[in-house]
Amino acid sequence: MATEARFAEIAALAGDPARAAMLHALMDGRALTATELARAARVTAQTASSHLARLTSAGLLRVEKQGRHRYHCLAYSGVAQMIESIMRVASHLEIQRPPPATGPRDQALRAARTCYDHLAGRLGVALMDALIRRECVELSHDAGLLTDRGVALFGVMGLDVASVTASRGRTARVPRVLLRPCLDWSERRPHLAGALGAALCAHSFEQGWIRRLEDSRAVTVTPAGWRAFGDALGIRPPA
Amino acid sequence: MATEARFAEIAALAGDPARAAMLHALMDGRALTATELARAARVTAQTASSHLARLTSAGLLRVEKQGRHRYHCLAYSGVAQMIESIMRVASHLEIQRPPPATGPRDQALRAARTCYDHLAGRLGVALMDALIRRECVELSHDAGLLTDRGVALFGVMGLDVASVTASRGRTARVPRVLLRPCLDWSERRPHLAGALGAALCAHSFEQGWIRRLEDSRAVTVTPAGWRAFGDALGIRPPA
DNA sequence: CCAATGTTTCGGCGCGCACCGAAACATTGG
DNA sequence: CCAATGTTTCGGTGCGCGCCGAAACATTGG
Repeated sequence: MATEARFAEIAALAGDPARAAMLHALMDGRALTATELARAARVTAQTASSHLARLTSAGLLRVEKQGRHRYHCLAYSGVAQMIESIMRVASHLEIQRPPPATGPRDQALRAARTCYDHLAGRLGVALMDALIRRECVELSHDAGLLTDRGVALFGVMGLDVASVTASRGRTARVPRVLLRPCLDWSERRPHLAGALGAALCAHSFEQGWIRRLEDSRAVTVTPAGWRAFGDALGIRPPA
Repeated sequence: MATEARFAEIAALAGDPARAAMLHALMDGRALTATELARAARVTAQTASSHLARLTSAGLLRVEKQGRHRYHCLAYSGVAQMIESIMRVASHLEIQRPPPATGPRDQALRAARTCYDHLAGRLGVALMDALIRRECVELSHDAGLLTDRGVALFGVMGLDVASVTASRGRTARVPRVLLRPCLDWSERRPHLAGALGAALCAHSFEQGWIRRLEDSRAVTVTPAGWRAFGDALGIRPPA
């Protein structure tokens, strides 16, 4: 059975510490250069190059050459979902509490970050909690739906759910299946993923509600962002 | 960051061909003995024992000793979902058509099989197709919901959706989020997974609609099964 | 055209581990 | 208690591959 061999090949690729660090670094959905990825994985450029070549030829990464740089990113969302699912198993029942909080960099990541194309960390979980409390979304263990109240609320926030739906060629009707829960590795609770999660994240960047920190998946919420999240969902900045 | 090391550890465990074969064999949700798994992985019992010890201590497998046998199974559904997601990447865009069809064993697997706790293969995909065509379920790329028509139809089939819901502590209200799509590796199209998928699979076994083949994840549909699937969903046996 | 920078190729070292044979250990049935 | 069967432990071999230094190749700016 050839699929089994391919399975082992893919998993083995993700199973090397250096490559795992690279994949992890690419989980924010951005494209990074070989040198940046080498630094993330703490290996030399040569070693990184070899790893990247293997990851690319296996179809896990996509590369775009631009001048003397080569930008690498995850080939498609399925790869990100695979990484998520492995991460979920990896962080399952680690008996460490409270999390060690290793420096300001890690603190920022735990507060708010991107997870491929959507928001995670305390911010992401808070958004999900607020959406559920207000009956805007309904959640099960591995799926979720958006209620008509949710459609209205996102409209107030300036996010047209119909346009998210439209790209998937469907007529407007509620409730809609546009989301899925994604277990947050730092909070151990679900945050908002799927088409709606991606749309909310993109919209938040566009509106200037959140901004990326340098060289990190971490994001900060701007004053305008706290206003928006506060008005719509009652989310306040931490004391 | 300790989670990254754990990530690599988990992925590396899945990345060995022998261990991958074992995990694959356990994807039908049953518990298998060390010897059976050794045979599935085509290694000696000693080698298998070592692999199983590592998989177990890493928390991927759970073992139950019963006499001189030791039954191994996936530790929890998260592991199965991880395996699924890797399999999905592994079988993504393989340019082989039509699939080689290596022997009757493989044929049976492609026709109908269990995928951890739900149904897959041509049967699984046909069920999903029929449910969508009859507007019993609504599907997006990574989530799905059950409509009120769906609740009624499952009722006709003798499956009380409320009881599936009840175990998750929710009041009856439709539509419900009880399902998720799971991309079938042999058909490359989604079949029914999630709580509802598991319930339908279990119900089908109980009613004698399907039966497991010896030593395989493959299942066959009984005459009573074809009647039930035909009456409720218009699914006919292949010519 | 040349120096600077980013990236890949080549060659060689060394560790880790998958594998098996042999033997010990565990459990059951007679 | 003994033989049969299932499983694990131990010891040793060999291959794969992750790693880096050095050098080649590619691209840009001056």
